[in-house]
Amino acid sequence: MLDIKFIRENPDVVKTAVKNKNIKLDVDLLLKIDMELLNVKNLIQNLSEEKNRLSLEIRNNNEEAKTRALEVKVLIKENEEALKEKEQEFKKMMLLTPTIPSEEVPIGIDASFNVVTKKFGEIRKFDFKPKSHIELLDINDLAEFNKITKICGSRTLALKNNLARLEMALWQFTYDILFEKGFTLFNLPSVVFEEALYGTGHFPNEIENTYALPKDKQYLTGTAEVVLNGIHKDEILNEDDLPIKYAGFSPCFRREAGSYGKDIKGLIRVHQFMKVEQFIITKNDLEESEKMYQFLLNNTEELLQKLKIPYQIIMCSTGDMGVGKYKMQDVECYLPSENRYIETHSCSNLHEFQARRTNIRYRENKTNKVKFVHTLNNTGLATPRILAAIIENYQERDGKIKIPEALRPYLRNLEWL
RNA sequence: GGAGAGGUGGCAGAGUGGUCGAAUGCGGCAGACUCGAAAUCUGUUGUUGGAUUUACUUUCAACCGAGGGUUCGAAUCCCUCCCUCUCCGCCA
Repeated sequence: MLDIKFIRENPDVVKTAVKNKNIKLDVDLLLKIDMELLNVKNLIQNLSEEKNRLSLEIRNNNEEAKTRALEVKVLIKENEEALKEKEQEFKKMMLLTPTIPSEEVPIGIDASFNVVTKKFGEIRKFDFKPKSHIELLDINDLAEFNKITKICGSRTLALKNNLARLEMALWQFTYDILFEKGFTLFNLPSVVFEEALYGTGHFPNEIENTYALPKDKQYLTGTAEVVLNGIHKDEILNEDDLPIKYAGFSPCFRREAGSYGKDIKGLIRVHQFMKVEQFIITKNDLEESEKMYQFLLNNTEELLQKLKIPYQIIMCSTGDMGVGKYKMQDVECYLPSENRYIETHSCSNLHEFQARRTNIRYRENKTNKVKFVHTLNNTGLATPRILAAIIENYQERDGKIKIPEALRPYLRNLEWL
């Protein structure tokens, strides 16, 4: 969501962003409605002024004023009805207004325009044909698929035995690192009101991908970002308290609508998973928020480097990065069995987008003015997806799986899964 | 699930139909005193939108959980929803 004033003054910039991000939004129509809205608002304000004046006179038993007041009342009501209609239309369109992407972002309508910006870690040369993580899970009795699917539906699974322990170890490992980096840790709920999802920008676009609890008018979140972003809703923060660094651990739910046939088996794409999300609230300052962005990205790299998993970083193109994003980079881990990289992390700077929707502001010390904060987020770690990369990269010829050294302290120095 | 109480400015807390955007206290900010600090004293202290202006300058409107209603006029009365608290019941 953008500032309407910015849209009025820079319609062409907005139109370009709309086009590059492949968004269905008629900017000219939005501006037309904006004008109409202003007119109605002015009219109502004038009537309200009159109403207030008349009320004072009525206290002095002015009968004429009372007659006029009744007329004004009707006029206000009529105009308010017109206002409400236009406002709804306006809000709907405003929710679709995109953040203007950074100049670093490649322009293109889909993922095919993404660019690899970094590769790290040596890809292991196997002297045997690496097995898929699905095979390895089976050999080592580390997961249950079919029996669980019968009970819970497609794209569900259970981690078993030492893999279940490894998952827990990963959480400890991730939390330790983020805590040392100054993050406030939250173990969070995943049930929210729709308001929170509009706040992050997941709604309206992601409604189809979100589990609903209609009886309670609530939804299951697909990321802890939703709750973390909502924590400071409607607040005016002190500049001195920024940046705020939150790490949230929560179950995540995604319907994966429209992804039929994609990564059906295994640990890659499931309906319910666990994730630690990094979330930062910072000043409305390009330099500062870029600094925080690099911080978030570095944290992820550090984690993966400690786990010794080869990865690459992708700069997402305009069409692949979502309405609200200024800049987004995915971190992808190497999967030996398929000789490809799979997305395990996604780092985003949303500028004011979420702050506007959620009304999170701060008072700037220098000017004493109230400004919208910038919000940023990046995956800390998500399972089971990352487990696929760990298992495959750490496999041996006989199908045994080594445990990354960084995790062993959390597993009583266990060496093999 | 049943019964009751309540949601007001950064916080605490008054206000139950008419200059109430809201008393008071705390906190914050500025100043005085001080070598400096504390204490004390003085002043100041919400957001959003419109118009106006050299200037947050002046002015108007809106906002007291959210949305509706009654009234010339609502923080105050009525309805719905959300949230919080207390007691009872149930329960991981």
